Amino acid sequence: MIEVEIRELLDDISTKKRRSYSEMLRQLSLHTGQDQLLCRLRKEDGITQSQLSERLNCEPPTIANMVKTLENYGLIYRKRDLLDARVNRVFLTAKGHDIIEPIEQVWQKQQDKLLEGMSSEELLILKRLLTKMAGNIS
Amino acid sequence: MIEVEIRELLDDISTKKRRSYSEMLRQLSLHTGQDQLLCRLRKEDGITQSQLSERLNCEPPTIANMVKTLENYGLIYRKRDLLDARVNRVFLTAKGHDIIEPIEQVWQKQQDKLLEGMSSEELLILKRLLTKMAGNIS
DNA sequence: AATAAGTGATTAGCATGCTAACCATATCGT
DNA sequence: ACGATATGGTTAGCATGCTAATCACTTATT
Repeated sequence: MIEVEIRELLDDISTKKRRSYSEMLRQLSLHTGQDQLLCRLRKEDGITQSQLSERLNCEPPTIANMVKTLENYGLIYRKRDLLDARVNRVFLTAKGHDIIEPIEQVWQKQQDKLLEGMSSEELLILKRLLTKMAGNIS
Repeated sequence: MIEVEIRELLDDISTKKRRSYSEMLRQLSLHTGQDQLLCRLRKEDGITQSQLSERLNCEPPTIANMVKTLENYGLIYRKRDLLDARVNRVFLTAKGHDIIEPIEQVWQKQQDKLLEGMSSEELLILKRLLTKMAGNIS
């Protein structure tokens, strides 16, 4: 069954991608997932934790833990919102800003490797099919 | 850049797939990854831990922990190899066998959802492109 | 035969990621 | 104005998954 093969391929790609990412990120002293949070912050600095939770597709406690860890690393800092004392707003530190570019290089390297040898036509088809899958699973 | 979009789509699919799996597996009182180990065991009962580590693409300590947990759940058991007293051979218990089918139903459901609305031609192309990617990343 | 090198598995420690339960603050309804 | 409800975060506890260091047993080497 071709469907089974596709599922297995996707599983395979997911795990290999994760392993490969984590190996590269380790050289930046980061764990997988932290890169996503940091780069999201570069786009939306000062975002709240619950917004981060939506953006990164993970639960509030996960964000709370990650944010605490990254704060200890000195890559981000938190500030209580002035209007609503419940919310934490999260910001990149200077050190946090400095690590964004290396992260994006990792992403670039990864995606170059992954898509090596694909024609622009194949890329278009791939994008269309992946978009469909992403929509199906939502 | 289309390459960036494809990488983002893949990330998106990976996380959503993982979340969706874990939700379904929770109803079987399993965590993600455990399903892979159990079904691998159904195919190769009595396999060693280091072999499991290769098959599942994860490190020996990870397997050691998973195996310990699943043994506590009563789904698998270990037996020391007679010829080589270092190796553990891992087997499914009756309870372990019983959970295979529900797991495979979860996989089936997931893959049906993921590939919904795709023509057999699209499936063929998708398989080809994913195979290429899987090869690239290895 | 005794020691060195190699291999299978484990332990400790860290981080993501989850659920369930909880705390703190805001807002709504009466 | 006050009690109920909703919302943003946190804590505790579990599991996967990793590395580094270690233990246990085998196999080579001398």
